[in-house]
Amino acid sequence: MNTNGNDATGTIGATKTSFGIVEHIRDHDASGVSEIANDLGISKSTAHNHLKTLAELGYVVRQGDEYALGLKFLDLGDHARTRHALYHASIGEMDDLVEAVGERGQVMVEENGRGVYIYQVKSEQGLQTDSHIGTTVDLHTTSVGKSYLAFCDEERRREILDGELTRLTTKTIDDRDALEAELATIRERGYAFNDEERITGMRAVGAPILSDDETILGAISVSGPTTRMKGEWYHTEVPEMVTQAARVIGIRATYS
Amino acid sequence: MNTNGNDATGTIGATKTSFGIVEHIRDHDASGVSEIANDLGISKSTAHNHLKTLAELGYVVRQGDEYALGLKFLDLGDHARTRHALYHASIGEMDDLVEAVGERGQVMVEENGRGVYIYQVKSEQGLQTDSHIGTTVDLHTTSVGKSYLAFCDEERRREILDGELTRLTTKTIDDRDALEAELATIRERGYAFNDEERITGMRAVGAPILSDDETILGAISVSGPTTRMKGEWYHTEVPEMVTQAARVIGIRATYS
DNA sequence: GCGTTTTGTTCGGGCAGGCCGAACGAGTGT
DNA sequence: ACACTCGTTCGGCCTGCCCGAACAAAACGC
Repeated sequence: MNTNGNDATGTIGATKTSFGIVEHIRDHDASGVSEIANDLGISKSTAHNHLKTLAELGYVVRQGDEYALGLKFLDLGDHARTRHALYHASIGEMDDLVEAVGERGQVMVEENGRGVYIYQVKSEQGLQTDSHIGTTVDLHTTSVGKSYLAFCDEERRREILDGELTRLTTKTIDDRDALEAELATIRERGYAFNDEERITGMRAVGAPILSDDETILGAISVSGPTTRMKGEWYHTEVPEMVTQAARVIGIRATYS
Repeated sequence: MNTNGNDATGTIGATKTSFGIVEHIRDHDASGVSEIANDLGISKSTAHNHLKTLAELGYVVRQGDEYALGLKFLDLGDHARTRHALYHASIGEMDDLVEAVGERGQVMVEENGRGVYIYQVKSEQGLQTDSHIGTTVDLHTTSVGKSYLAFCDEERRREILDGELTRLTTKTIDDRDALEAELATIRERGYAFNDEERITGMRAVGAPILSDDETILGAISVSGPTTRMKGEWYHTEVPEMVTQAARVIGIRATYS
């Protein structure tokens, strides 16, 4: 009766429920035993045992009658992104870029067919964040993602894009052929625009990060509201700054 | 039938090994199946099943014949620290403090009796060394930790300090009474020094972050080499800047 | 080139241990 | 004081975790 998710053979059910609990806590900031048991469809005692184990390991912490995520995940997350050469290479350069442009900047890598932001620099005009560090996005809906798709292996691109292209706004490119055409122009000129394709009212300029003219490491972008991202500045000056920064970061990433 | 004397009853073994594997990968940057099985004392097939599960969940990623940490941990880690009001409150203010002082700054909270850095600002003189985000330290060996101990509940302090005081350098305060005396002076003047008590050649100035004169949220500090951290500037000017910043952060943390 | 020794992977069987349901105890609110 | 819900504990069934052995395949040594 209890088919724990997929019937993938040779897979550990207890681990799945443990991480299910962790994700439940993440999505609710803090959760209690009964709430978790109800939402995940497990018994209270099972939820209790998992939480006890996770607390003992230090991955969740009790506060009163609720459990919250422990900071051991912060350590794991830091190691996960430290692994990417792109992270170290982009730190200083991105700050300079954001200061020059005056809009928010972010660094993305691909994982499991989705884009993940591993670094973000907020600009002076403190627009509140909808995309934190670690957020995953559909590649075809962002300037970083399109930059990545335009410059990665053809077979890899096919793997990623074989599913449906989800549509987030009226301007999202959800047609496969139109996307390929867009990627071709991006590949030609070396950078990508995003004109309200993910969030209405937001534009962005992105560029890929290439290590030694072959392998792609990720992509960077700067993004801001349409009220400020416009005109000649948006169409030529910003792309110039972004591609220049991307070049520098690519060089720094190769030698380290 | 539980003749096992440990109070580890009602605890999930599979979860423990899964996280053991994750931590092994963290400590080795990337690991293979056999290596993990050997080091953790489990069979190859078990390690394989755990890795398969973790990969399916997206918490580890394959690269060739090895596994590395997935960026889903980055998301979890970000949520773990976003939970702390101190994180948001200190972001802008710490950058200003670091720029004014010219040395590296960090923000710490306590978890499970140890200090965890949740934010860090590097200074212009850039050598980044040993303490990343998420690093845990012994409270009695740092200026942030001593600031925390000086201003937290007495019973909490007793819980934390009941064990041995590990000695990291020749100047580490490893005597309980001496530490209590030090904490008293810190409590009186409102800030703490660290004179090579954790790392030889490094000094620091720390101050607690109090929300509404009662509860302590954590602590902040600036740290640098003894060659630069010295004289009247180190003993009076820096503490003034640090405590001032701590006050501002404490106020910002209460109203948010 | 052929052994040899790795690697990762798959396959059954056995028994520990994860999961559940029910009962307990501690709060909280009415 | 009652009723409700919380977290926790306790037995027991039986699943599914763990292991060891066997298999595929790539990386050595000579």
